[in-house]
Amino acid sequence: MKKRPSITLKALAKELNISISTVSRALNDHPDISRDTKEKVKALADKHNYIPNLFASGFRTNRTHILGVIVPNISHYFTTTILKGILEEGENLGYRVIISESKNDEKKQSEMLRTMMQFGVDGVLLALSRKTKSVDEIIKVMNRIPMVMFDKVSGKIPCTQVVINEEEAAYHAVEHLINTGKRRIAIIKEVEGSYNSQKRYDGYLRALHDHSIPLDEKIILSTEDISMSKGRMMANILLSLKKRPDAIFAITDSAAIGVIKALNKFKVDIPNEIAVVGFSNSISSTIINPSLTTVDQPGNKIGRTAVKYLVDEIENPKEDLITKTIEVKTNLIVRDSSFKA
Amino acid sequence: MKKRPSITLKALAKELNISISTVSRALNDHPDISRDTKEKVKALADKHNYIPNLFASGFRTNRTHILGVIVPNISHYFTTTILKGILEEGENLGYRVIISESKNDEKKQSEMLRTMMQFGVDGVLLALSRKTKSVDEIIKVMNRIPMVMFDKVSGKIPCTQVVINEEEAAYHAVEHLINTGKRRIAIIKEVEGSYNSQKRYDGYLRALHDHSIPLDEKIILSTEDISMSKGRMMANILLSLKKRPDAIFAITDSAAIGVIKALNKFKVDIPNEIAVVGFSNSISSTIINPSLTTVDQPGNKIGRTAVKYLVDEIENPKEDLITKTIEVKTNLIVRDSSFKA
DNA sequence: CTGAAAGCGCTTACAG
DNA sequence: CTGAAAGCGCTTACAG
Repeated sequence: MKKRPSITLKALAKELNISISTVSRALNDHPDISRDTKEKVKALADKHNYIPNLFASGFRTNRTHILGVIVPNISHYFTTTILKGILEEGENLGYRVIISESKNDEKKQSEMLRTMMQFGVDGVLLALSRKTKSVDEIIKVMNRIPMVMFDKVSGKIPCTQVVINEEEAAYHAVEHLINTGKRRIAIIKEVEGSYNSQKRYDGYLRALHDHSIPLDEKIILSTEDISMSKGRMMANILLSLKKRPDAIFAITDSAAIGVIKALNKFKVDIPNEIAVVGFSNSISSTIINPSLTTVDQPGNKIGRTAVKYLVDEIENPKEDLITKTIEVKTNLIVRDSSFKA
Repeated sequence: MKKRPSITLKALAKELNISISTVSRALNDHPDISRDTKEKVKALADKHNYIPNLFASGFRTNRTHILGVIVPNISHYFTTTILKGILEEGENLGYRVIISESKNDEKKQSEMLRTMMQFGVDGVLLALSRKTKSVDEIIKVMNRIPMVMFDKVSGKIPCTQVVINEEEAAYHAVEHLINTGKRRIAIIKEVEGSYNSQKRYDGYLRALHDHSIPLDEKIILSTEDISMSKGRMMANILLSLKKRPDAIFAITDSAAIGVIKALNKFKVDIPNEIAVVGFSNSISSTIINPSLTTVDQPGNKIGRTAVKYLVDEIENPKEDLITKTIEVKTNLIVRDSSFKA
């Protein structure tokens, strides 16, 4: 089917024998226009199913009412909950959303940023691709257009950033293990300190320190591209130690699930011999047996918050850069992998 | 940060002391322009980091190079794989993608369709919301703009539809159970025949028929809003029968996982006593124990295919409606829930 | 309360 | 090979 042009202001004006200006004002409820005219115009617009061409008006006013979102991977459940929040709040505030996937590819990310600008988005929401080395390109974009970062952020970029309280969340998770009597708590983290991994590790360190538990490098494991299979591998390493840990904190659910699978295979009693805690509250955390204790991240709220700040910057522009970090609270969900009633 | 206007053709033209027309043509590699001029223009454009305003050109040419996508729920893993395919192929063909969620709400779906038109998308990709009663609104949109449906489709809408071979996939799944010696095969389906549920049920019926297995209404269960907890409930019903089934085919993975959880609870031997087969190859199907035999749906391919057909309709418009159904092949993934080596 | 006119940034038929 | 001009559909300062 061919694209058919919608009816225009001009056509409406002609049919009513009034000017285009008046029609435009009537539809926008301009106070100058008489009630009578407004009613007539609106009735006709309805009759013809008039749909304003937002690009014509956006083009005129330099506003498209489109927000651009770039995320590393659209398939991660946590990401989809953020996207839901973004879509909802965007809709509330009258914005549409263009979504792109950077696939953790820095070059792609830059290209997308560029294309977003081409499409004249009014603002950009960005979750950084893994291993983003250079933030120059991003800062260039930011100098032209409002931007808010979320989840995967970087201290090197001066803009509003919406994150969860990573460090505190990890702290609570580890403290929970300590409270159930665990003392030899292993951690599985990412080798190259991404913002998230680093913060969670910080929380781990602080929790141990506050409870006077000595560090043991042997049970601090790092891996690249943390995943279920890596979790499995790490668990095997931990099981082969002379002094096994009595708990394992994996900084992602997928790694934690790999750990549980490995422990199940070797018939390790979870949580009595070894407890397991993950991070994300992914769907799988309720599917695995035993169910996984994990940190619930309120993705929806993160998305909504990010949109609110972005739209505020769009609609109330300041000359200065705003550097502000908003921390959204998480919640530890205790399940069978760490505590059995 | 304020939105800053990009440099325009006019500015480039002024700096080079040539006309806007020439600059435009040079950048678009128009054959009329001399190599010399082209080089000069492009160099300057690069230097100023010129980004064409796609809305100005799109507005001019009545093309925005934006595709609109509407899906019931962005969080379903299968949906995200389709979206990935859509984003990838869209990008390949030079289109951006606006995504909306209908949340299975028919009214919302109509609104979104309208807003998409307002934003001047060049075409729409639609997965129907559950229980869409009236297709009038959709057909209205379709008369103005190219549209392709995918996954959740309806025979009542005359447009290109990209689906999986639902009926055949279900047929193979059930046949697999028969081949492993099962004879009393239960099915858990949706009560109100959505397109997908109906087709899968048809496959089930045909497989039983082809292998001369009599139908038994007692083990044909229907439920509304099929889900994990519904799967559990249905399994409990099946377990309470005097003549238990020896296999259960659930038309979604989530229901199948509910079934496995229920069977595990009652220590039923899977697959020897009762085998289980699902549909979707969701991530959870490898997390659950025993791992779930299921139908892999190539979401990426569905997404790419839908985009290809849509863009073809956009770029080579026909006056007539095209009604064509493309069936993408699925693949049965045999795991421990139906067959142990 | 209403209208005529300029202009947003681009493309393109027409003219030379 | 290049330019002047019209026009895409809308908004809005200006004039009345």
